[in-house]
Amino acid sequence: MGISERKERLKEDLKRRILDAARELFLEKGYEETSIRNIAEKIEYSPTTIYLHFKDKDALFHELHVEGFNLLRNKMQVLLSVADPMERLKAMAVIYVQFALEHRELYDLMFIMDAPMNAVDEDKSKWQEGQNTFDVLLNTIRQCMQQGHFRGMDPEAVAFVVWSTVHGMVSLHIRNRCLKVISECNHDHIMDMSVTTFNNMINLMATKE
Amino acid sequence: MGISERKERLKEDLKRRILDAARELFLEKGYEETSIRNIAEKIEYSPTTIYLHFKDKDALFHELHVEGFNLLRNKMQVLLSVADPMERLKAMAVIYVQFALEHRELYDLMFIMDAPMNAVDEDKSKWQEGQNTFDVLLNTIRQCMQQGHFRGMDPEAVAFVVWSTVHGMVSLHIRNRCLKVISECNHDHIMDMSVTTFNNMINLMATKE
DNA sequence: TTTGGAAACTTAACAGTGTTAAGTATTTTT
DNA sequence: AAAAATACTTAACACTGTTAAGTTTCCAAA
Repeated sequence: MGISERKERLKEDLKRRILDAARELFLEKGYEETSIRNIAEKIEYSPTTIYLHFKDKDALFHELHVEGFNLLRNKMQVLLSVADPMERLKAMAVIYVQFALEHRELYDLMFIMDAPMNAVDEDKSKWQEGQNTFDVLLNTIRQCMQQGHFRGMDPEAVAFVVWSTVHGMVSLHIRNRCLKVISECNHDHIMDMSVTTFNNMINLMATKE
Repeated sequence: MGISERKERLKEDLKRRILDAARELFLEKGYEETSIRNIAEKIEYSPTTIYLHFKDKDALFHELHVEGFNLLRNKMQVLLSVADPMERLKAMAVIYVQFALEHRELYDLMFIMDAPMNAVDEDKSKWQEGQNTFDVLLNTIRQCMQQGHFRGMDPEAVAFVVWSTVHGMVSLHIRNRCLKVISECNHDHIMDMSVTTFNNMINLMATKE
């Protein structure tokens, strides 16, 4: 019976259109300023229709946040060609920061905002995306350690500290905490310089002794 | 005429009571869940009275965020006794993370949330607090460099990277991004371990060569 | 002491929010 | 053709931040 399949397809279709509208509004106006009514208006349905496809606003934006992780994963793909784990680690930092600056709002949704995590709290398995992203980093760190780097340290802790450093840089930037703090006014330049500095620091730690 | 002074005092008094009520509600319910009407009810005034003392909700919370910076500055005071800049730097990291974990909501307000920065955007001089806090770190880094550490690096960039690292750790924690990511479930333990790891890394970079 | 005016405070409303219970079409199945 | 299930909407609830307009309180000059 292809008829119920067609119905299923139509349903999925509408869900997609809701997500498309939500993404578009979100990227240009932000989370708080994107209301269920706005989204509904854009797709020319009543607001309540949205609740037939998503539990609530947070669940809807959780879906967009998953999209973000897929995008990040794709960007990271190029790193497969970097054989040396230490070089790969440094390249990861560069790509991570690039991603955050190119997709500020998306990054915010993925790593800063509360909203999408409310949907996760109820079912912790829903943060597989974050888990996977972290594991890629963790594996690289482990390979670095096999080559003698970060001697005597806990790999998970090292991975967490490294992640924290790049996350810290971009989130301070995204959430406007480096206004006058740094003398250079060109914020992108700060990022460049800091990523470079971060990589220099990694190099200093790399000495196998 | 002491009469207008008394009036002034009463005015200041009410402002304090508004802030006290706001702080209390904020610390137990968070920013979004603390409404102007809630605060007004607590001090037994009409909601509009609050607008006679604060431009808007963001301006009110900006004041609390300044309080947070004063608290942090006090906590940092004990560092004056640490003469060696490298040791001071490591102690700063510990105190910073301690502060963030002890005052999650306040830290959120100071370094993560958008709200209080809206009040700053209009008058950038209003982020003196952030500026000052950063300068303390920057000075310490400069002293480290005078002793031969972080050779060849830009002091502002180093300070920013160091700040980013500790901020990154606590903000990932506060905003619930290390759910299953790290195998240990005791989150405070993660922090401990990571601060230690961070300090080990600093030590590795310290080698004057 | 009365009057005028400023200051302090409140009422009522605007325009919006997320969300849900109940109702109406529409389509499918019996 | 009647019954049941699906898709969708209306109307409402209980909130939100904020403001214009109105009221009360208080102090100073006539």
